[in-house]
Amino acid sequence: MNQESDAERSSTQPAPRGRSTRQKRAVWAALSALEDFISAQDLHRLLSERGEQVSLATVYRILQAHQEEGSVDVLRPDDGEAVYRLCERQEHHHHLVCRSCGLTVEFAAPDIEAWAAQFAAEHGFTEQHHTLEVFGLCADCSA
Amino acid sequence: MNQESDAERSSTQPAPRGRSTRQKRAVWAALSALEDFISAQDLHRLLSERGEQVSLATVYRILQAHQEEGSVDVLRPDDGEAVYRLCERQEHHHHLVCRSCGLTVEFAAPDIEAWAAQFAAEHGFTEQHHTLEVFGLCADCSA
DNA sequence: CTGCATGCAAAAACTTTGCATCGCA
DNA sequence: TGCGATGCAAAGTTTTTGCATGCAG
Repeated sequence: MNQESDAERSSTQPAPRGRSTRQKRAVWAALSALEDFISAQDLHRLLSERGEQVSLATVYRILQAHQEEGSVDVLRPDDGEAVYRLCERQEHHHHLVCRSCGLTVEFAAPDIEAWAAQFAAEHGFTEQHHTLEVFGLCADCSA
Repeated sequence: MNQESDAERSSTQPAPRGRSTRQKRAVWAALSALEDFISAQDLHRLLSERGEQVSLATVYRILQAHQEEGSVDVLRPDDGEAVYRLCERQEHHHHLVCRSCGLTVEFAAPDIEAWAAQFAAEHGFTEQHHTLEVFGLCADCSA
């Protein structure tokens, strides 16, 4: 799967405005247990298999709320399904993903962050953000 | 720093596979005349207004074909509509996109290319490729 | 002629929304 | 108890697909 699951995420408050409900806790718990991105549909499926009853509409509503408050990142792959991932903080990090087995390495790239910020600024852009994902075949799958 | 279009792309054939049809030529011509990204829906609307009769399904089919052969870039903004644009360079390149007005700056980032390749290699990954898109508000939209 | 490409419309896939009900606070 | 949260299903969007017909080669 992956290499470094960390603890201490449960300490982070979901910080959602509004009430604490079973559904919100279930979604948050599921996201916390995941290292990688997951689509709303898959998350709903995962919860169902686990016995957590949360309607698909609610999964969307909760994810949308998190997105608006910035506690999750949203990525839109080319296949049409938006995927969500817990945003541990404002730090930015990226992924190196094996497109065969899914092995994922998370990494930070300060140089690139800085470069992107400067490049955007040079062109008069503000409120810059960016996405960087690296794909390939991992050592095992390359063999 | 660079975003200029280079020559040497006229050699690329619009639609290598399949027959040359009025619809394919119309789509290709429309794309060629555009500087920025356009969605399939908007492209269809544009063609219709111009009097070019091309069904929406066919626009999708043609764009999909171009996408597969790499002659157009596809971007998926967060609002759910995929946007397409002629790929000016077959080389790897990225985009700086204004998320308000859509102004796009195409750029190459050799340093990042090299960094990504090396990073992937260090982790045993092969056949590396990556995506990097920078978003923000352009000077005009920032005002 | 032959068969790929197109048009049309229905279907699919994903996400949002209206409304009645439920359950935190 | 009150009002936000949820469930359900229907609506909305964007994109794909089945099938008969049309046109390029």
